[in-house]
Amino acid sequence: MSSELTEPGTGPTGAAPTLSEVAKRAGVSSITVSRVVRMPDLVAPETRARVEQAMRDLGYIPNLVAGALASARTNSVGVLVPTIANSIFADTVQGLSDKLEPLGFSVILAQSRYDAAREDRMLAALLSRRPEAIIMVGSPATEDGSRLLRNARIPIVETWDLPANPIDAVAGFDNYKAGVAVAKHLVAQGRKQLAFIGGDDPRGTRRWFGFRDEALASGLAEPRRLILDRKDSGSVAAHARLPGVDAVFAANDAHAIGFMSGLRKAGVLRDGPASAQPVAVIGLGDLEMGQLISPTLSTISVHGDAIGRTAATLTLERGGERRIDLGFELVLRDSG
Amino acid sequence: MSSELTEPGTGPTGAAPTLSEVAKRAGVSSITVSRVVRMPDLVAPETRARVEQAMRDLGYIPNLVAGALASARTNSVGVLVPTIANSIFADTVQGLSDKLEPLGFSVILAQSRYDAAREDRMLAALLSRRPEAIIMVGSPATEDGSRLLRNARIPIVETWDLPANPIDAVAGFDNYKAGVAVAKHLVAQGRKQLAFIGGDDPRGTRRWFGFRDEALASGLAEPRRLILDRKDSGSVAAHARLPGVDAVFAANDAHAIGFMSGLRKAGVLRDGPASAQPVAVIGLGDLEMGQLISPTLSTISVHGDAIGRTAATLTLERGGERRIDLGFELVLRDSG
DNA sequence: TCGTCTAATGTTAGCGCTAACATTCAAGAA
DNA sequence: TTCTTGAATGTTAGCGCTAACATTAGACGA
Repeated sequence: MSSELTEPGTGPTGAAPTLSEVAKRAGVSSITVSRVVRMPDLVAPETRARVEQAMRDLGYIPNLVAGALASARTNSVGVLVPTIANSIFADTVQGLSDKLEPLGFSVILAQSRYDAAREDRMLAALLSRRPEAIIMVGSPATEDGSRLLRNARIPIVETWDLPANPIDAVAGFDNYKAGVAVAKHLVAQGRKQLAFIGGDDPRGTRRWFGFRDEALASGLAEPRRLILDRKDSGSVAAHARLPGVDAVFAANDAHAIGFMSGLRKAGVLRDGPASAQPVAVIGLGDLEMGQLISPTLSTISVHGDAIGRTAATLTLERGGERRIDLGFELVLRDSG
Repeated sequence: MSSELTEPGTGPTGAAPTLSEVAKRAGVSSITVSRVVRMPDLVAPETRARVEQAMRDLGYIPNLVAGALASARTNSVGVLVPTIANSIFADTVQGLSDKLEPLGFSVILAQSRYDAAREDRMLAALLSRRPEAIIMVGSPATEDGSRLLRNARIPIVETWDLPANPIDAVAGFDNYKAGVAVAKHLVAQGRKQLAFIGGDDPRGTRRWFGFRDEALASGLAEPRRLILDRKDSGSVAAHARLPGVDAVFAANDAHAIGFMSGLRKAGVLRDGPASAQPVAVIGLGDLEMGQLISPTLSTISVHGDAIGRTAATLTLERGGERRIDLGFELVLRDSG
């Protein structure tokens, strides 16, 4: 405190102070300062106090870049998502980051924007920062991407799905079964004309297959499939393109809510329970919003944050089960 | 390709290959390999081809940790948000990351969870990775945090607000004026009993002040203020706690929609236009969802992704205007 | 008394890369 | 012919830190 007032170095005086400047000021060797930062128990209390004072005086902030190079540990994890502006993946990022940040790990975030080439570039960019693990939504879209990860020799966690041949670890759920569950439910409800709306990304497609297969197995006609652009809230207009349909599975809640909005405009939305709905709608994701609208949205609930937390755990523990099925839950409300 | 088959090193053969291993294989010095990676134009085409082949053979991935230490450039930006599982900030992160990733910058993401102590810890953690700039939502909550950033001698961008004494650059809008605009509109609509629901974070509070001051200046009684827990969709129940209120400004769209859901349950929500609503509701954020529900949500529209893009630009260009007001827009729909 | 042990601190070398400064050589200028 | 120039490549030193291995001194038992 006193020396803070008498000494330069507190304010913005040129370059950031280094370990050895702190060491000089405290009258110790740099390794001792390093120990104060990383293993304070190994340093005698008086020495430690002197070093800590010097660090405060100089406003020392350890340089983890140098530390990482020297120790071959970056304390960082690379995270690759299709997009972060999608609450469904944002929950996962929040979950894993809540788990990793207290442990001193930083999250390096990258977005593929559902673009295979960009995904490969981002994977390479992430790897060049030498993260200690990579967590990604889905699986690499290309063989190149796969090879990159396989050769990286660090824990890799694929999420939001249960790939047949995972690179390493998996935290997700069975998208095919989710589609099956929805179709089963709609069939049991007596629906006859099913349709699926959503993107054609790998996970959405897997949901579609499950949905279609189950519908066919139940003796229904093959459901219609409407591929919507992402960000396309054109799901509002989807109803017009699905004449005669009496049940819709939307690959995510946003599409489901948009579709319901279209139904409302068309006057085919009731305030009553599912049985009263001319067109049943089931979403996926269980956005909070789904409970707030009317009729409340039936949906496949998936715990995005649990996926994130589980993925984080899988990066930390190398032993044990590497394939965690977090499951899903069909939450029935009023929309279908 | 051919040598890929004949040589070890392609597969997971021990440690990651280094520059000098590539150099040895290509028969050049390591600096030449480094040049092939960073300034290929300086290298003769034949040499370059040889080096590129060697890199491919070995599966070389540059080590940016070492590169950063040597060059004092990390090509990374630290990003601090209260939470990422909130579409409003997720848009901003997406915007800035879309701008930065193509330029070779990585985003290091940290969450403060609206906790001042955690914010300070995360700021220190970010700075220890020596990012070339920091972008944060809001301003540091503590003097310590401020000092940390001020001493870092890198571009700092505060967003989502227009602080009076910014550390460096700013990309945001005037939260106070947003509150004023909403109050003005409600007053013009003839509303008498105003209320504000939302969190008590700095930006929410600024909105509240603008809202209150304008209401008072218009001769109305002081509006009620209901402070809601974040994640609290208890906004559903808020109506019961606001007897007699005929207009509500919700600090964000999620709260607004939750509140409207409560109104619906209470039977005080009409399908008609704003003038028909017993209780007007105005949100903030302009979530896509707001247009999909019924009645459609009136809101203060803020371009979260533009804030992100602008913030990114401010980290890259050191000259020019450092205080960008992106403004907001009162979007009137049916809810108020 | 001597060796042995432990706690506290120090010395050395090097992580993988790049900045800054050589060096080499061929082509053109004077 | 000799000098100059520029394109291509190399050499050297060091970024800030930590792993691994000393070293020192005091405590303690035999």
